[in-house]
Amino acid sequence: MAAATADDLVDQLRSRGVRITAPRRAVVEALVEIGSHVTAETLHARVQARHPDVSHSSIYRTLDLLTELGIVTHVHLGHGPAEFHLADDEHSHLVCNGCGAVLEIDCAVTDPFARTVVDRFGFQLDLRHFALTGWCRRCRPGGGGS
Amino acid sequence: MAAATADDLVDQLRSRGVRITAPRRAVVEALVEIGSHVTAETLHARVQARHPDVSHSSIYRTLDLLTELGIVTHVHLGHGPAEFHLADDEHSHLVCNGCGAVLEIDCAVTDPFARTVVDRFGFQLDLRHFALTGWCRRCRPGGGGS
DNA sequence: CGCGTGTTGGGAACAGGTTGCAGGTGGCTA
DNA sequence: TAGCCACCTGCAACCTGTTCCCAACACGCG
Repeated sequence: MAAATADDLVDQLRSRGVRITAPRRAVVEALVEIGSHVTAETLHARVQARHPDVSHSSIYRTLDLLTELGIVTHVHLGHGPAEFHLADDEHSHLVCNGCGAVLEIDCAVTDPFARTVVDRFGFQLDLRHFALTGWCRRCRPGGGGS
Repeated sequence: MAAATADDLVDQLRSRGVRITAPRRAVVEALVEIGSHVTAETLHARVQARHPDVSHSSIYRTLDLLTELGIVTHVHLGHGPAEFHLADDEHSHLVCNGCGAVLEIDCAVTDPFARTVVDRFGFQLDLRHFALTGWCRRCRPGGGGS
């Protein structure tokens, strides 16, 4: 299946004609190790732990490249920086405005809504790229909070 | 309903103990005139047309104040700057990743989905604060756009 | 009208992200 | 195995959107 190792991904890059460099390999490895969302900054720190010379431009450029190739996507979880992750996992995010908790929800939950929107407005939602914000059980006004 | 005039709003502010200053009045007037979303920058330009001395800090501070008082809200329409508007209008936004078009959709459309989410996850969505992104009829892949 | 406190303008700081450039390097070719 | 060059890199400057700081100002109570 597609839960690729770093080597798999590097091979995939090479076979698509992408030049393999130390920064690129390091970014791919870090993304695979982390396995879920990371901000560019965190990823940078992680990469620098082993490759101190890798600059943040390279992080961004590599993430761009991987995004173009469909290997990586990013999601905006509210007001903070974008979070990047490997593109093999299709879900949306619920982010609590109160405590910042992130819930992942499967597309099965959102599909009927997306279908309604495309039927009524001809608009194809992409609910994976921006999180849906709101209030979790604990932080919800009148939902058990103070 | 509350489609207030600028004077109404200023009175409301005064009665809530808010000091009325030229920048504040100007911001309120501009928001009422514009009547829909504006970015802080556009609002600043609009205000400066009549009050050239109003600084951008005052724009942001006043918007903050009005937000705290529930008179103004802002929405994030994708990657750009936040858009501010008077809080008397409850709808969500669909923003096309392709052409940037903005559709407004009534809460009636999103309510069933919000109900599903709150039932299944205890999470109370606020679909008004972040736009829903995707692809409009024309830009939709395979949707007729060239 | 005088005063005190909240507000202002201006600019600097900040955060996240992008870009230009000069030099370095992967990997094709022989 | 070496040579070459297009592509890639690190660095630093830049950009946008927003917040912060501070001395001077002015709203509005009395």
